[in-house]
Amino acid sequence: MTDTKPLRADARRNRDALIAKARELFAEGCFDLRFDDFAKLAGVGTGTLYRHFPTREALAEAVYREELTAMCDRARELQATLPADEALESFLRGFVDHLHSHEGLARTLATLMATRSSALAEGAQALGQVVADLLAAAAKTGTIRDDVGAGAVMMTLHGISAAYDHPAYRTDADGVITLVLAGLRRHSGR
Amino acid sequence: MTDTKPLRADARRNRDALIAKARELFAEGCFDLRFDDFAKLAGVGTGTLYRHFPTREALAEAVYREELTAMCDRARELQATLPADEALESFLRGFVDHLHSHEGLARTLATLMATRSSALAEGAQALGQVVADLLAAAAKTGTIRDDVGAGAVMMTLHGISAAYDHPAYRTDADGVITLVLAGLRRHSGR
DNA sequence: TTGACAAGTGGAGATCATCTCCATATTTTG
DNA sequence: CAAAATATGGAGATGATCTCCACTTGTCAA
Repeated sequence: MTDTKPLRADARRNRDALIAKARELFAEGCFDLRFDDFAKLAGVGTGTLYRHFPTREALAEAVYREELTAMCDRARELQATLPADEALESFLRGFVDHLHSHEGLARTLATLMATRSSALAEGAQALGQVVADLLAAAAKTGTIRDDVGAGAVMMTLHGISAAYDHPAYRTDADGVITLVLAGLRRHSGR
Repeated sequence: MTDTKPLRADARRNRDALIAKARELFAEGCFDLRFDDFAKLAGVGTGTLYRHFPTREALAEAVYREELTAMCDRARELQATLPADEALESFLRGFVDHLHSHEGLARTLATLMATRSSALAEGAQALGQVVADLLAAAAKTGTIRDDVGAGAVMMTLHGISAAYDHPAYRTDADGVITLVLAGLRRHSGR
């Protein structure tokens, strides 16, 4: 999928410096920095920045690729060790919890999910895949309904990500998960 | 709430021309037009455009104010004529249906809901109020749970609005509503 | 090692959308 | 009808984004 082109040594060094500086800045809340200044801060030229990361989102994705990967790994781990429905709940609750303490990730996810050019959203796609898997597994055991797709759940997660700066963020986000989980559950009647 | 300042005759004329042209352009899918060019198209100077609508969102809100009001009115009407839970379902289904055929409105809502400066989001706030009322009414009759606030539901609606251009939009959006409604419903067990 | 080719760099400056400013024009009011 | 209040338009300041290319650095075969 991701074709690994052998990057020249200095190129890799610059790329890493860029990502490191971005991570640092994001961590301290600087998201809207001028793109050019940002290059200067990382100690590279503007051209270099643009060559490595054509857009702000591309950079953000690179910064959070790891975290996203970690989340996906966690999902697979949960899926391997817990009953399907518990894995699902655990993952979704954890998702909110993680976003709550990582604004940068929330911002990034919101942007990636909204991005029309699907190419960039590789990270978001991975997340979608993981959710789809969790749902499919739970549906197979019959604990949740199978007439609502993963896309719907992703849509709610998008809503959650996009709301990172609302005052009642945590409460509402937890509420969304509660609704989704309850809505997915199969009930005796009907 | 909205203090009505008596606008000078020519001022009102220009303002209306601006809104009319914007509505027209939005209807044919031109959303990302240059703001300045847009003024020219409407036959007014740049300054005039900026005086009336300081931002793109302000203009969008003005254009869709009516539609948003209509939606809120419909909600109140439903609430007056249907059992609380049916009113809620009917409203939410209608919401998706309406967004589906009005991309501009969807875009606008997504932006308004995301807008940090709450001032602008007057239209979105009205929508929030209406949803809160519908929920409260249904909760009072005991047909839906009361431990999840309107904020959570709004968050899912935000997700729906933001996804206006996804390929499986309609299916997924409907799925979200299904989940939310099912999740809200009170069940015998538990 | 070295030469030659490929790969990457930096940053000045072109480009472009946004927004301000104010001399001028229009409307209202007394 | 004159003065005061209100609004106009669009040239140009501003400031961010992105391109371009002469130059540097790295790689690799001999």
